[in-house]
Amino acid sequence: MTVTIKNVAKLAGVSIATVSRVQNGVGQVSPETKAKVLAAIRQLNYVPNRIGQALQKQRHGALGIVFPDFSGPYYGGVLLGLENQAVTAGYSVLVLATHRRQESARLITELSSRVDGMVIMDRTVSDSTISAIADSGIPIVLLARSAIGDLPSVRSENQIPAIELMTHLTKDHGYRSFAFLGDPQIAYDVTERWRAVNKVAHEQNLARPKLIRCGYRQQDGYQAAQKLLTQGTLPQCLLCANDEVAFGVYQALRENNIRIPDEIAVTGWDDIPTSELISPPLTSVQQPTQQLGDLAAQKLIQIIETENTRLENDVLSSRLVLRNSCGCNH
Amino acid sequence: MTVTIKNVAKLAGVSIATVSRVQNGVGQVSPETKAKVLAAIRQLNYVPNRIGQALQKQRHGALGIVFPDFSGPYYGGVLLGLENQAVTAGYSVLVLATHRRQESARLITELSSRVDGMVIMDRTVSDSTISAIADSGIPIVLLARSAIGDLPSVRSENQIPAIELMTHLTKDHGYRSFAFLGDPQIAYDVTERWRAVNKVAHEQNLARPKLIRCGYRQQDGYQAAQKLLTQGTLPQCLLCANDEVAFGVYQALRENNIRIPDEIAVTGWDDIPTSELISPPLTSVQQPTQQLGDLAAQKLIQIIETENTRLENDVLSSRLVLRNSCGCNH
DNA sequence: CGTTATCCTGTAAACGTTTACGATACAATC
DNA sequence: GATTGTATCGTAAACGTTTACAGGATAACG
Repeated sequence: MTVTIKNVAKLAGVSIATVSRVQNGVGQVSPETKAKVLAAIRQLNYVPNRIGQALQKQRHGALGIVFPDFSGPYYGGVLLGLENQAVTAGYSVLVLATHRRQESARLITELSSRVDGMVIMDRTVSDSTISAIADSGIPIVLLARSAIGDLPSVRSENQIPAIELMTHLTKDHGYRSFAFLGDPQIAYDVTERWRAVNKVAHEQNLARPKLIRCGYRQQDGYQAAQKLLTQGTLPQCLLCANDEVAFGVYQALRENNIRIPDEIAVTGWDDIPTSELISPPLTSVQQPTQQLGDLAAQKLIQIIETENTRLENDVLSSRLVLRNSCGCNH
Repeated sequence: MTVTIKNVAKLAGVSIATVSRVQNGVGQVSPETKAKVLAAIRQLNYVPNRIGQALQKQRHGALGIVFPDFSGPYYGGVLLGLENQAVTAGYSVLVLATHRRQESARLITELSSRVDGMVIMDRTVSDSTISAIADSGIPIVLLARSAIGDLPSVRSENQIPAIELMTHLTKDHGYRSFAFLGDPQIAYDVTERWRAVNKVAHEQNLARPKLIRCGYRQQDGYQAAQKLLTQGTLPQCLLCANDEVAFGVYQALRENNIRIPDEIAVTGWDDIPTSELISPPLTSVQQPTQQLGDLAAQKLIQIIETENTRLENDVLSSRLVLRNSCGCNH
């Protein structure tokens, strides 16, 4: 059914070696045979089988990326950046979302046997699994994840903008009580932010911010806020793990006729496009999502192609964006 | 460096055939040798090379999906559904975004040589390229795309909700002049909606809706609305190709102090989570994005595994969601 | 004409699997 | 003891490619 190099060779009346040479433009081939082979290739619509090539070349020509899941603009941005770089460099992209599946380890290990290198995001799988894969020889770049051994990593800055944000909220607006909506155990970025928030609160002798554990979708934020509303007195400011959670919080507060920022302040993280538009505009922190994917791909490809395993950890800067939801006049 | 079946065989003191048998649990193998082999596998941390398997089995164990790009929750939902089904069925997922690249045809053809089947969305590549790939024998499912030959397809309903929407806007609210923001030449879904809109307008003896060509991101909607604002009298209602475009329109109208829906009505499409939350809440049409991915994957896998090329075209239903932005009291 | 260099092309091995087939050993049956 | 059957395991081919190597033809040179 499918046409192989043999079919082409037979049709052109040459050996498969010659077909391969023509196809790849290597070695010596006379103009006449070259023409014959090209004609045969065209006639049969031959495309080389990537598996055969991969087996021979010991290269898959593919990169893998492991997401915790795909929801939201953050992951979309990362994927976009990564895919773009990969395709430009001639690689295909395999995606895997772990979704907290039990079998994540198996799936990731399996994925590792069909790519030349992989980017692993966040808390998708245990450190030991990653180490095992790295030991087996395939390059790994960690993305928005805590360090493992000396594996290279890419992440965005969390601590500095989190401190900036908290300082702004306490110093400029005078808020003294906080709640944090998110799950520091799931995402590394959130862990860092949660730590920074606590640090500032402690330094300023505030009560420990209340942690409301929730997922990262709008719906999760909605539920978390509702839960918070049943728990008696509200804090002065709600720090949300990302903008979508903040949107859910908006929803719950609106339903309860609680005004932002007059009665309570809300902040997000990621600065997705809608945050500027929503009412009131959401104070957030801009992350270079696409650049994260870009950089991870570049780094990975560099390691694959130059075998340069120099351990570099890149941190991209994030920018605090103040808007009306924290009490500012923007 | 990487450990192959040979290494395992040597360590266990058996032939590679036996290792394969143990690994796959087929054929007869005595308990003792089985134990030896398993010990060796564990000790060396052996995972079978997918390429070797693929070459032998003549199956890649992978599905490809071609997007026009990744922006927005729509594509995220589709990918999520597709990936989930694929992984559950034991397939990996390769993604490719064409981004209107010149070389799309080459990239897609190349992709086709490393998957067992592929899902092709929208206007990502020419019909002839797709036909050529289909002719070469690999199964294809079209997603949200116009029909090609008798290739199976999956899409969501556009015409019915578009007519419903237009009927509502004209009959219930009495709007007589419209503009449509989007690009019917890019997305098939949008083509269908644009046609339906025109049909209703014509039936009701309205002026032909004005087409403002723009992309599908918030920013595109913003620019399109600004352009519209410089063109003299505004229509009574703006029909946006998706919710993100509508968000951009909101932004532009707000900057010009034009109130929605009092001075102008706005509608979107997709009903993304934020649309309920934004002010005013956006009238939109709910599409089952995840289900689209689900179904496409299921269909593709079925074709691959049963060679059943029965030509079915599935149309998932969409639901009109009326909110305040069109003038309703919701 | 003999030697050598150059150009072209074919042969065969290798990549890592799976699996049909055959070989061996041993038990069971007559 | 000869025959047959069964359980186990190894040999080798096959999948589609690339490429080192060798071989043959032709041209160049003495």
